[in-house]
Amino acid sequence: MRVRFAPSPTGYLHIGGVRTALFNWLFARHYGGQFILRIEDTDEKRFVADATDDISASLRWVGLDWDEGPDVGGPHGPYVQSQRQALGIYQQHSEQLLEAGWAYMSFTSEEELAELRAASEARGHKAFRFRGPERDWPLEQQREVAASGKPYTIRLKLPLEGETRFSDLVRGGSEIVVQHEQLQDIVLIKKSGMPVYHFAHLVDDHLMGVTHILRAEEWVPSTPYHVVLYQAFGWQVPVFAHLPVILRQDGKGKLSKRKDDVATNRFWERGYLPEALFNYLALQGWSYDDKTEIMSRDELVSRFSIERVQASGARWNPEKLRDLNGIYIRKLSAAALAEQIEPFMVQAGLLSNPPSADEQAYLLRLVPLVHERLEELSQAPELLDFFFQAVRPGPEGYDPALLIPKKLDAAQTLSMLRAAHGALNIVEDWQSAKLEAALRDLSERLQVKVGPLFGTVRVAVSGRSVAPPLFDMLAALGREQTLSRLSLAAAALA
RNA sequence: GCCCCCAUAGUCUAGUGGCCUAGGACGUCACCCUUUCAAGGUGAAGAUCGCGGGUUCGAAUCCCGCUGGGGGUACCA
Repeated sequence: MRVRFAPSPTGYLHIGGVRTALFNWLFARHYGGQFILRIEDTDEKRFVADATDDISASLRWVGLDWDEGPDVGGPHGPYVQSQRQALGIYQQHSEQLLEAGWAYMSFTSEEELAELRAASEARGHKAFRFRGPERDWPLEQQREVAASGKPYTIRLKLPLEGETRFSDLVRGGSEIVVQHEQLQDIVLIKKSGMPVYHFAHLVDDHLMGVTHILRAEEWVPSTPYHVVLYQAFGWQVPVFAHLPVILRQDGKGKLSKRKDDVATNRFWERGYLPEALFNYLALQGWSYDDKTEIMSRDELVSRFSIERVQASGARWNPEKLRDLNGIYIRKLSAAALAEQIEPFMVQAGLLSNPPSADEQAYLLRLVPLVHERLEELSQAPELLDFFFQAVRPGPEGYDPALLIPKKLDAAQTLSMLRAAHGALNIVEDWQSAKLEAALRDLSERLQVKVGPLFGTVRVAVSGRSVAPPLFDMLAALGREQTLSRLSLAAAALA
């Protein structure tokens, strides 16, 4: 079994493209087939030079590899269509169709076509199905006009009558039937000589021995053309499986580059783990059973089956992705998480670039404090910044009013802070359990509940009311910083 | 407009004629744990299985129609 992912380098790789690639990859790995990457750069107008690199890098980041492709080579290369075009592959095959009477040279220009289309619409016919007059000319006549220098395209000579049918693995094998009167003579070769998708992908799929075509649902309407073309060549029609589109969050249309944050290369900087994205994407349009959701790459490979792919579209659900990402973050070891977080800390200016060994050690020490509070790696700096920056009450810092617990006043808070300073100051062994004992003891002596006391200390030390567990925090912060921050807080209330 | 596809809670889904008083997850809410926030645990609300007809002893599951949603309609992919 051989499958492929064939993106066109018109920009960064869309997350929906990754899902398509992922299903192809899972299919190939599950059945022990080959997964091919092929670059379809036949659109000269939309070509983006570094898009191919982005596609490769994005796929690799998510954890996909390919058996044959532009950078790894293979027996059916080259794997870039512009290079195949230079070899004359498409020209040779279109010639074959021309000779066999399955295609013809069309001399109708784009301008004329636009006029015809407009006129058709003006007459109330919204469906414009073009069939060039040359479809009935002898091939020699077509060649003569072409020889005169008139630009032309090569179009499929679609049978006027009849219908074309094909089945789809995702849609339970029931046949999709399309009447030929609904179809038109599509362009196969542009006037530039470059093939169009419908032609190029098909020739390549055949030449590369692709057996199964897993692609997005938006290709269903053009599949009849492809089937006709396979028949015209006398080639075996591959098995089709059209994957459901990923819909926008509001359900209005498919994910779009313009309206949604779908650049694969941005998920890293947004704090997502590739394993989480991989797992999430596998669940967009596919499921294993009624319970299992968290699955490793290996588990996904062994469990994947095309029969369980959903036919209906799946909405993009960022909250679910976040949840999954949190689960995968919690699976990381402290050291691994520290390593993942480091770039974000550097980026935020909390660590030097590159970080010193001391900084790295300190970060590793802090990681357990935020480990299970992280849903995105990018949240780390905001959760940890006060360990690296001065914390003070006032205009440049936190609001001193935060220090005062409910039902208490400034004077009471002040004495609490002073007492806390005193109690902590005499702790000899600066570690979490000892610090906790000291403050619990203080709460009893002061006849103050633990909540307000700890809360005030938390604000004094972190500048916020929501923070990691207090005593681990104090222990990591150190005696000097803790005591000075308590003094600063007390001064603000004095 | 025309063609094609799809249709279970707000979302992702399980379910392929009786195990369904429709299961799981995200999200929401409550409680427990608890120094805050998380995590974890327990529980709740939330679906007349889009609607209407059939077929059948029996339908979320099969058939038809309708409605709704999505996709396509380029010398783009």
